[in-house]
Amino acid sequence: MNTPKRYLITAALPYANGLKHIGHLAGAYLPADIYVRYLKAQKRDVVFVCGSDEHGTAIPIQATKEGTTAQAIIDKYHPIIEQNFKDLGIEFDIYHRTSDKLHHETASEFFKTLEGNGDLETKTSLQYFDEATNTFLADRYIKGTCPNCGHNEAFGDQCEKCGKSLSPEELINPVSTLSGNAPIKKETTHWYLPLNKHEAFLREWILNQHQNDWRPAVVGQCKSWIEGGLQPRAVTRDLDWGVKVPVAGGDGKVLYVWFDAPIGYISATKQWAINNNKDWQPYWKDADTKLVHFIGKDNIVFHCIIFPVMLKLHGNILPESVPANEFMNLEGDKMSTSRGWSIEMDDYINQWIKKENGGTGLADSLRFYLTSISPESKDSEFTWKGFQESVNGELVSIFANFVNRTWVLMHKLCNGKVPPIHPDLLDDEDKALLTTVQETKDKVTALLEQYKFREAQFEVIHLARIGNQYMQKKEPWILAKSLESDTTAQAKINNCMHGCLQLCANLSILINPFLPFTAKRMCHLMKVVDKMLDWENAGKFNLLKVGYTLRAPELLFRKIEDVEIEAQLAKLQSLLTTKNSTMDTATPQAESASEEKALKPEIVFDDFGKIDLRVGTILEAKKVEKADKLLELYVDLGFEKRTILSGIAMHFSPESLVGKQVVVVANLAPRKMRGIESKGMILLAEDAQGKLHFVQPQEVIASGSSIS
RNA sequence: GGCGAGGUAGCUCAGUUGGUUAGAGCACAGGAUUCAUAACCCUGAGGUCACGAGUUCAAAUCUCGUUCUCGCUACCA
Repeated sequence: MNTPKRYLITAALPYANGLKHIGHLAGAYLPADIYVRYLKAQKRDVVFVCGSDEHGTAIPIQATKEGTTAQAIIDKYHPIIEQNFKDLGIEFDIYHRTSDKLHHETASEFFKTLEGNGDLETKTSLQYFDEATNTFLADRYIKGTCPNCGHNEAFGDQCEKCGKSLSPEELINPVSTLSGNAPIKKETTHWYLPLNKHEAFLREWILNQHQNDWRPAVVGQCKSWIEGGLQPRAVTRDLDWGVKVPVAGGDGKVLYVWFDAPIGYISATKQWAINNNKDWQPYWKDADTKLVHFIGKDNIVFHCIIFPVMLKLHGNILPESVPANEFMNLEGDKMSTSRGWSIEMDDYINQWIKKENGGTGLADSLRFYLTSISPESKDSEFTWKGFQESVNGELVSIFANFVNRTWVLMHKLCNGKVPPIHPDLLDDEDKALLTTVQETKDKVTALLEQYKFREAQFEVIHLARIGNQYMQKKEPWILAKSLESDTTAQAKINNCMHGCLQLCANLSILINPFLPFTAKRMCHLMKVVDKMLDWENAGKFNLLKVGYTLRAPELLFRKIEDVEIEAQLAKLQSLLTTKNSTMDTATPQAESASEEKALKPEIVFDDFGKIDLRVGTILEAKKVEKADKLLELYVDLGFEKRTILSGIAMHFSPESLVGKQVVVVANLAPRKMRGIESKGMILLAEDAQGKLHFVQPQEVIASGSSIS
């Protein structure tokens, strides 16, 4: 394989509206960091960029809610997230931010270039507009009832409760969050990126050129988009938080956050170049640069479809690979910040690394476990028990124990110095050790080049296991008992310990990308400079000079105690049991949920009088074909029988509904769904668990009875 | 419903273009050992490769169907 001249590695920009959890860490930042550390050990020319994504509508909304400003929010989270990464050994060359002036200039230039080349289209459409505040309403500024789960505080782009992506038009009873009024529709003009014009390019580039070297899930996801028919995507919004649209007609508009965020990789590179007196341009323009995006699977479409189209139009290079990870679950359930079901990096740092018995070893312990369960090919699951077993059973017992027993024996049997080799007494096992190290190096190298970090780390641990086996066979502690009777005993001990020590030196090099703090501590034990960690040194057995005095043994890691694991589990458990009472106040999003329960605007009696509510009896019920959520009900209203569709198939089986009495909005305008006309609507109440209950009379009464 | 990714030992996962007896780690059982953080080392037990057909001399691997999980998408008055 040709070695690229330089590398540009990106990790998804974290959204600066809150803390990030270990799922994010395992998904993008940790693998990226491992890859970069490996490349740097190979002395490759590499820049690792990341930064805060600080635009989008969620941030100003959150600001309004918390009674502060958008600027204050990003200024709060940007440094915390940056520090969290540092504490976990994620070492970016630059951690930039999209609110920076340099980014605004870069994104503006990018947009202007595309616009100037005629690569963007404009389209005028009707959008929600708040007359009271005289502003167009971005998705996040509109709330209403979620059509999916019935949650009545869903946003225009997404329902926080069920996680469903929405468009504002889908919301039931939309309300402006600025004024509380119902918005009107008004014409506005926006710029669009016509993805449909680039289908041939995408098809060729992804489905032909990369169908084998990209992960199946990534290619599959792209294929799904391409086959599904690409649509033009709006790249601007009516909002005043973000990068201003820099062309005529752009007043009051900003670049849509997904358009401006990936450009953040470019502006971050520029800032890095300024800081280091380098030229940024080759990194984004020269064909001999290898660009790699590390992301989670939720970001595939942006990094494989949209951003590449933007890059191509703008004359930049395309990513060589996008090794997207799947998701990491936690103790049997999806991680979710809003539900509190997650382990935030900040929490882990405070509860483990920064405790008295903590330290950077625990940063590496987390890195180790997360890599060992890295969701590279399918969703994986973080469990505290697994964390404990993995750390205690492999990291401590195999790896650290080998280093420790080597050090202890070396001090006991070799005066704390690197012993000399006695070539005449070297046997096959001694020689095989060197070969094994070289083979392991080759394996690890190949695996890292293929982004198979889980397996690569396993190989390094396996090498330590081989060290244990080697020592067990040689039994230097037994030889030590026969020093007087066997004149070759000391020489044999020396050979064994020399091999073990050189193996430790090799282990420190190979483990360095994964566990950088540990590698540094091993250098300290060996009294060597960090330069020894250069990848080219792996496979050599002369890294520690004969006669060199090494430091006294120190434990690299501590074990994870049962009580600590129980405490963490108890914390999650308490979340489960108190969820219903605390959920509404646990997080800012949830706070908005309680707010959402606020009453709708007052109506007069006449408004109510327009609604004709009737008691109905369900005569038949069946699933609507080709729809997951729809049930087709045949309801007796006394004066007539009619078909009503209801999106409750996930909650009730059709058989269980026959004979049930329900309350029907009888004079609702008919609506066609899935080809079937629905005449009315059935009322349901939702409890705190999200379970649906029919509203019905206490006793069975005549169908058609009116309700008032 | 459409599309995508998965289903291999109790658990976490490998299995490249179809080729002896389907592998590894953890956990479990037995043994050995004491230099080491009750760590290490050896041995063992364990799987109808989701299910059913088909192609083939030969299928975990290719084809078709069924089923379950996850994601995207449609459906939600």
